[in-house]
Amino acid sequence: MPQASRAAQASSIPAYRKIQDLIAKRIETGELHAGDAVHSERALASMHGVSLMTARHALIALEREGLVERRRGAGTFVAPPKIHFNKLMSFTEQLATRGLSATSKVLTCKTVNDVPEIAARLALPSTARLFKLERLRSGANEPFAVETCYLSADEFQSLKQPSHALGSLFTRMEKEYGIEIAYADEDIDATVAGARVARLLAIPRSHPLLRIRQTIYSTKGKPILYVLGLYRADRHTLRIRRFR
Amino acid sequence: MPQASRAAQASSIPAYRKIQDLIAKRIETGELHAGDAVHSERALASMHGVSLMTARHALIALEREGLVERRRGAGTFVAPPKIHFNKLMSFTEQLATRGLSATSKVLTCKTVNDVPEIAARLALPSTARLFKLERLRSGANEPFAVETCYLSADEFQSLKQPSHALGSLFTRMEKEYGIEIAYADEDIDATVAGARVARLLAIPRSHPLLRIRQTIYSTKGKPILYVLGLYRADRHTLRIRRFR
DNA sequence: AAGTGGTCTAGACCACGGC
DNA sequence: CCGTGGTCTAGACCACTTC
Repeated sequence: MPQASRAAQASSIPAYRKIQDLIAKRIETGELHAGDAVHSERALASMHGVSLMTARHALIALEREGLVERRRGAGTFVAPPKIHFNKLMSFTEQLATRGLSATSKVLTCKTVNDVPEIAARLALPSTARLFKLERLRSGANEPFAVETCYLSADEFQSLKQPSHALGSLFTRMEKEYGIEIAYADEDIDATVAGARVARLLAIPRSHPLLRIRQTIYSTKGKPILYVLGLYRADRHTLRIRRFR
Repeated sequence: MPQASRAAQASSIPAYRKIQDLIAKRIETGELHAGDAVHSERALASMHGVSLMTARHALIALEREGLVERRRGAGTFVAPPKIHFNKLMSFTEQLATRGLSATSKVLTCKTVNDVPEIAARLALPSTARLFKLERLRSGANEPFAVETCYLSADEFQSLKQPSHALGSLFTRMEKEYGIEIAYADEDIDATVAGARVARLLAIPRSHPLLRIRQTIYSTKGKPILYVLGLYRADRHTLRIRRFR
């Protein structure tokens, strides 16, 4: 038996992956803190009965994940917790990072088919029926955004129930339809409040608003959700990081 | 000589790196087009007289660069040219991607020391002298942004010359000071035009503007440049991609 | 000097894709 | 079916960091 991999393959999970997951878990649970040394390639190899290249593979994968840093001649160390820039987060998640609790009031909840330009953004025929959900979103008891979501009415029938509209659309899509959200392309510009939005957000007319139009894609590259958001500029700034 | 790596190390460039660079060059020069198959691991190994693992290393590195896609059972293929999202670009570069030529007019060019809050963002003492450069930026013969840059007057003395102010600050910093720009943190919100900006941009007062405040960092993590930009919302949208 | 990651060998079996 | 990438072995020498 010149091939030891066969034995390790019993669970069909690669050996390097098991080592990787094990270390990742030890970091996430706090058993290992930022700056702590992780077992060396050689230590991992002998501990798990694998070759150096395999242990190495695990550490390289962890490095690519950003969980550890490798320093030649020194060792592999737990990386400082990374700040997530440009991360796509739901409204609820966004506020949670600032220690605020989110509330949300449904303004509109119906099926429409008179917005072909939005259907097109979701790669649907212009006649497609869309589920439209418009919500007034508040943090710290102050309204600060009006968000309008559009999604295929045929594909996501269960999401039409307004009773659950408060639950995060993201998590519901993932749970009820097995759709994993991957990324969003966003167009950002500025506008001013019209009469209706001004009233909803309790600001004077012609106040500046940050307008964000998102097309949200699944891991398969399929457009899933279109969101038009209008944010009070005095209560909300978008923070991003861009790289050269 | 059980170790072949010694011979390959003559140039001190790793073998896998040489293979990687060679393929990268063939893609960049257009010798290989998107979708074309790249040599397989085995082919590269025998062509360059290296082991499979080494050829493999080269292909994996190319995949991480985004230059190729690897499909198990099929092969390694040149990836479609990737659109660069969230890429930090100078004004000139941004317009170039849209096929427009940029023009720029210097409005202010002086040394100031009465903006401690900006000095603080550049990690300078509040008494630091700052070089302030305010420019009206136009594309397609229409003004559409007012950008104000601040940088340390002491560290970047040669950049004070307004005669060269039109040249990209980015490239001048890289050439004259050996500073490589790495990333920018940006705060984005909306505001409305005041009297002066409205006149400069040839828009009515109270028109919406996209406001972007950038702090630009070098590869060493040092804040180098602070830029406040006001963009006509009707001529400019920011496009970003965010990931879950 | 001892230990670490970086590179490399010369093979191997497997799962998968396309013909 | 054959070729592909995915995983893996049991070693090796080198450059580097730390002590």
